Amino acid sequence: MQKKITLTSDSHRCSTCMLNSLCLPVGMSTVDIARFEEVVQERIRVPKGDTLFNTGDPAQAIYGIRVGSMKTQLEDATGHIQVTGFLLPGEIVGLDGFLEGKQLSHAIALEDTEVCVARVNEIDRVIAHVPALQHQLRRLTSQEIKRSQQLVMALGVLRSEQRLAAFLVNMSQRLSILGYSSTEFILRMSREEIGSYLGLTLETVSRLFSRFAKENLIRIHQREVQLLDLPALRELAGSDYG
Amino acid sequence: MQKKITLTSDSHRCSTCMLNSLCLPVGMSTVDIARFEEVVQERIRVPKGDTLFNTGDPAQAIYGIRVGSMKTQLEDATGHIQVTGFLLPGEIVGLDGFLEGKQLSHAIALEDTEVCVARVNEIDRVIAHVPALQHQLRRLTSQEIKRSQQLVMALGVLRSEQRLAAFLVNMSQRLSILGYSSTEFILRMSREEIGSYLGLTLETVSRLFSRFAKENLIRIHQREVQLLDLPALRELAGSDYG
DNA sequence: CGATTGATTGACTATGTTCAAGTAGAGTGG
DNA sequence: CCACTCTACTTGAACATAGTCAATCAATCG
Repeated sequence: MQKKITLTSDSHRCSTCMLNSLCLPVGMSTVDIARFEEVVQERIRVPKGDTLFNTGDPAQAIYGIRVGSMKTQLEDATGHIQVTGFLLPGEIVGLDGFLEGKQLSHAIALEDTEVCVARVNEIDRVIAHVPALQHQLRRLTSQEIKRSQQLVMALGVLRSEQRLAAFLVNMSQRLSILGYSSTEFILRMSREEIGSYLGLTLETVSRLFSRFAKENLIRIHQREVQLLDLPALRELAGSDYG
Repeated sequence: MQKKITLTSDSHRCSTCMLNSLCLPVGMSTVDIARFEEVVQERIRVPKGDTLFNTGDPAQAIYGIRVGSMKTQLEDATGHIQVTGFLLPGEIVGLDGFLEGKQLSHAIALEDTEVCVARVNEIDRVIAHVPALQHQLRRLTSQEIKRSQQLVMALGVLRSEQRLAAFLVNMSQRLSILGYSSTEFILRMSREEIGSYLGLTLETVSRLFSRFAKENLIRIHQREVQLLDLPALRELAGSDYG
């Protein structure tokens, strides 16, 4: 589960990456991106099911997902697992540990995944010359806090059906930003993982999917979802959370 | 609810404050504290029930609680409220908004409270000269993320009794750091606020308190609590979360 | 001292969990 | 290519937990 394949070939650069308008370089000038590129000197392939890092690992880098998807999760003393997020291409993993140098969560690949590595000491080296990077890191960290707070809100005040609707709406929105369909996509995570994320059992998730389907809100077959009534789902979720 | 009384008298300084070993200056040298003191040029009195700031307010400062206590809460579009934390003297409010300049949550005084104001632009001015401050802010922000993740964990995987036990153990631990009794204290928040924090109704909180009392884990009368069996409470909470 | 707010307790209900059985797909080896 | 296996998912029935509604009580504040 620790198998990571490091690719030091730097044939791919941020400046030519399709995701550069979504990933860490978002909003940076061409010059800044060129400077930032020096920071990203390697990529790592993480096969499906493998961990990129575990809680307590020294946080030497933050990772931008290039292809694939990951989950982050917490584990308590009694072994209970709480999934805290699902990460898509262009999104950054490892931000929660970055500030103090120790990873707070586990990061595990949901499918064969490739991440770009931005080492902390490299970041520190160029950050003085690239103010946009400083700004970017602040923004992303803030977003990370916001994301966590939204999850607290969902777990604290929403009923199960609302949580699942919020989850679907959120996935839809993020996938559409990536250029994928906002109404038809494949879930890369299991019912159990969705349940863990939403504080529900896998059975409840499964039942809710079936019920949504019966109510013509969605069509679902295994991990293929089709959102038939996005407005209704939004309404259910409470219009935030998405 | 917006009444804030600003005290510009600087008769009280961090260097002579009893909380300086717990508050923002924690771990700073005498010299650094002296430099940092310049940042804190005012204090604000927030009467019980008043807000220090609301979601969306420009985050011009972070606030260290001098006396009293506060709660932070989120509110969604439908008016649902989720309490995200209870803050005690020496703890910092406003960190979640600090990174992006907009407050993410509301901060409301649970009792008559006084906070020290560290303005963001003042912080930016001295931060280059006080490396310990930079480090401190990172540490505190990281702690804020950790706190939020712990709440997610509690809401996601713990049963109601475990959540309440975790809450009591956590309060106990933080109060003992402040030099108060770890086994006898007064809750500054209502049953409803505890419920909102833990994702429960006020009735459930009340019933659980009664049950804990019947099981001789605690003694409780209104807001006065006495923890009779801290180890058992820890055990219930699952030994983390405290 | 009455009024108001906060807390407790009870009865009933709903929501989601648990346990269990069964099904469908994906991958594997003969 | 087909049977076999494993895993993920679905569905049902019984149960438990926590929520809702309502009445009562206690404490605090004008």
